[in-house]
Amino acid sequence: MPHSPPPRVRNRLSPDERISEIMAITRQMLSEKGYEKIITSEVADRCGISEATIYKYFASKRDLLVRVAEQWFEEILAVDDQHATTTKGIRDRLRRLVWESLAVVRKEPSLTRFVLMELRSDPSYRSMHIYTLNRKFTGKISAVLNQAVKTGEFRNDVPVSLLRDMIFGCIEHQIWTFLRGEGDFSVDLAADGISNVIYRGMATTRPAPESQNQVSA
Amino acid sequence: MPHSPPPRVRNRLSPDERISEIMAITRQMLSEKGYEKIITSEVADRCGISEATIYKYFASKRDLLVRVAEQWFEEILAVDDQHATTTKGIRDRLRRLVWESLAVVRKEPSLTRFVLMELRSDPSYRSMHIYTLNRKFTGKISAVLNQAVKTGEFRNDVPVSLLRDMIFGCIEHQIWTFLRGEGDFSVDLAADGISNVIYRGMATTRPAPESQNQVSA
Amino acid sequence: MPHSPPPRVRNRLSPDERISEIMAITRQMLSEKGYEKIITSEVADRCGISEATIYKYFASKRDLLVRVAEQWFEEILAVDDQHATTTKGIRDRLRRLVWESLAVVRKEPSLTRFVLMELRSDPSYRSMHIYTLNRKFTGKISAVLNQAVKTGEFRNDVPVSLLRDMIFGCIEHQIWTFLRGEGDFSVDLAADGISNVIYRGMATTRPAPESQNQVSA
Amino acid sequence: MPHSPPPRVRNRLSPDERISEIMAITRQMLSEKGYEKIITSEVADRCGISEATIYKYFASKRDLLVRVAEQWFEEILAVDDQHATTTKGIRDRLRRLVWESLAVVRKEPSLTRFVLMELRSDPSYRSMHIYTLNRKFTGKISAVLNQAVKTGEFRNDVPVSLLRDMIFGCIEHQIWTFLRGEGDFSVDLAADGISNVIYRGMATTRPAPESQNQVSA
DNA sequence: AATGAATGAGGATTCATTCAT
DNA sequence: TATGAATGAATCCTCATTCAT
Repeated sequence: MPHSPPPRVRNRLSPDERISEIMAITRQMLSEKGYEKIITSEVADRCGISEATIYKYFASKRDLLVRVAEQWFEEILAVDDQHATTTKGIRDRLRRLVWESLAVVRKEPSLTRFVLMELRSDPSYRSMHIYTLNRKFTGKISAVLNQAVKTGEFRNDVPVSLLRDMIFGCIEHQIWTFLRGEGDFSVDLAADGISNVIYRGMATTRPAPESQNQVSA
Repeated sequence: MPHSPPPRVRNRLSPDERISEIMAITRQMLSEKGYEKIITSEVADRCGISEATIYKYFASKRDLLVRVAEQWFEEILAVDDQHATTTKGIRDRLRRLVWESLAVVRKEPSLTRFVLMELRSDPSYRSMHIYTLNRKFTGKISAVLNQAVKTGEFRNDVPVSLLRDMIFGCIEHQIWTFLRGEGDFSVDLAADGISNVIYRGMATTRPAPESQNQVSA
Repeated sequence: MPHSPPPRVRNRLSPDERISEIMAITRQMLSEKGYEKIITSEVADRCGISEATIYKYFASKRDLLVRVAEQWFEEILAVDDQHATTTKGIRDRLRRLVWESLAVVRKEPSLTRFVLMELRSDPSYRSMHIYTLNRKFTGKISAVLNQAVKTGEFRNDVPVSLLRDMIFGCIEHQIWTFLRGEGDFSVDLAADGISNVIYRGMATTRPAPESQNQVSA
Repeated sequence: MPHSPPPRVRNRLSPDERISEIMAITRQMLSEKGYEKIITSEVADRCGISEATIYKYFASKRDLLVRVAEQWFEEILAVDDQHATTTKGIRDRLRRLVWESLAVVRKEPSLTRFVLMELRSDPSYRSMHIYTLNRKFTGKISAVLNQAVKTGEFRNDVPVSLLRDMIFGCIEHQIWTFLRGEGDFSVDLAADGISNVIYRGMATTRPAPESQNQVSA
């Protein structure tokens, strides 16, 4: 509707640069709203390009979103692998993984949403690349939990899938409460709380008294 | 040539019946898709009426959805109150409440979604009737948890809000996994698992060995 | 949308009473808004009857409006005729007619509008009963003006149709300004002003100094 | 079977041209019907474009109409200003202004209607650009009349607002009569008639006998 | 490589009108 | 006689997508 659109700048990027830019903007917008509320014209506007250019590089809006999600997951996994082997002990590894999940999901809650709600219900989801990526991501937590059960450090009276859902479900709820502006939340405190409850609730032996990770009052 | 439109039988119902029918259909559709994906013309089609009829009884699509959500909450609370006083002991009350939440949310997961995601972000949410209903619902769990902390039966090193999110977040995740057809889930097992983990993870004293509520293997 | 419509009262009127009531309500609504903004359901509501009943007595919304307009004109003419012969002298008769037009149009400005804007542009307008009525109404002013010209009391350098439009156009403008709440207006003052300007502007001889009908300052 | 839709020629125009075209068509339609009767789809059809294209350039139907009205007023004022200073004397300036109003309003009577009836009743009217434009327009006549009263050339026994309404009301009536095809009208004759009646009806001194501006018989 | 104009296919909402009871 | 339920036909507006340049 504006009479004179702002003059185009930064024209003529290489395809790779252009694709990166579009995905970056889209990712940011996904942090702000859900899939349905993302509008291609706004993506184009924010990139300073025309809508048509988006369709030069992406087959559809959905395709764009899927690729954004994949990229995101790949980043997560990359970061995650750096610390994978440095942390020892079930409890610490649990806390570390929860912490990382919280941190990463906090940065991109709508992306989580998109993957969890939109993509997973897609009939062809299981054959999508992102399916593998997502399994890898949540699989890490499951792996730790499974190992704990196998070594006897955890009881076996609660399914691992339930524990995993307590963790990720809690993370999401925290995120959304936070997003609605109904109070801040600390990644540290939440990671401590979740891992403590899970660990203490599942451990077979009394752990040594914990000195750190206490809520002050 | 398009098939001649299905001969609409002038289907006269009393307002109450019609309203009930519309709400029932909408409720069912809400189980299948989110708010954005619900289309008034489809609601009308499924009811075998015209769109205009919907607007005879509901001011807007949003109004319809809100009323569906309210009705749902009222049902929950009604059921819930029946057992409110019969159960004693923190652990049992926790399990009972989790069980009821699971049962009820399982029946209408998208409704939960709608309330949690769409309505809660509405600026006027806090002045809506459903706000009160929702608080009453989640408040029950919070009340039990708070009491446990106050009496010293629970530690105080984890915020109650985090515990509540673990419970409801887990419930939601279970639901969605179930909805996507990735496996059934037992309300009983999940209720046991959640309440056990929370209770054991938070209890200050070692409870007596529990004989019931075990997962066999 | 109301769940329980206010219980119907005053049922079972005779056709004539019912028709009168519907027309009265419609007339009142025409005073408030224009033709397009009149909604049959609101007419029915205000009458405390159902929309269907309206269609028992009137073929269409337009038919209803036309009959309201006719009724209105007939009333005007009836009142008007009472004074027709009692007033003597061009100037006084002019003032009297302008005064009456103002008074009557002020009471029903939207009706004027409806007749002037909606009906007159109807292709079949000239064959409608209201056409005759309307001509009779405006014709009175024209008659006085024509007579004044014929007797030489008025110049003949300005078409009577123009004078008539100055009068009725002014009346309408006054009405609308008033309706928009941009200030009250006095039927007396306006009638004096209009008739004075017209008379003085058209009279061939200097009239005797006027003692009455002066604006104080 | 319905005729296959006219093969829409992909008709590319520059934004300015397209906007001009849409406004021109709309303006013409406004000459034929009122605001309520203007239908976006018809505007689109007449332009040979789709409705969506209209909304590319105008935020809403109302926005379109307002901009048409503004454009129109600006044209009026531009023309008007050319002669503003050249004419001397109350009587001649009055005639000139009335003449211009007639000429301009005659070209776009429905636009006048739209501004007078629709926009003026808008709560935010006073803050709209067109409000200023409109005031400028009608203000010119008021200014001349006020000055005449102040200098004593006019009596002060009739409110200027009433005179202004006689002028504009008469203009509108003439226009509408003309539009309804009930006879042509001459801008010259009408301007002479109106200004003569007003002037002679209000002047304090007998003006010198006028030789020009007479209706021949 | 990039785009700007243009659009098809809906989507929510409104309202005069009908008809079985 | 009266009506309550129901609706068809618009009406404004939105947005992902296309294609000639």
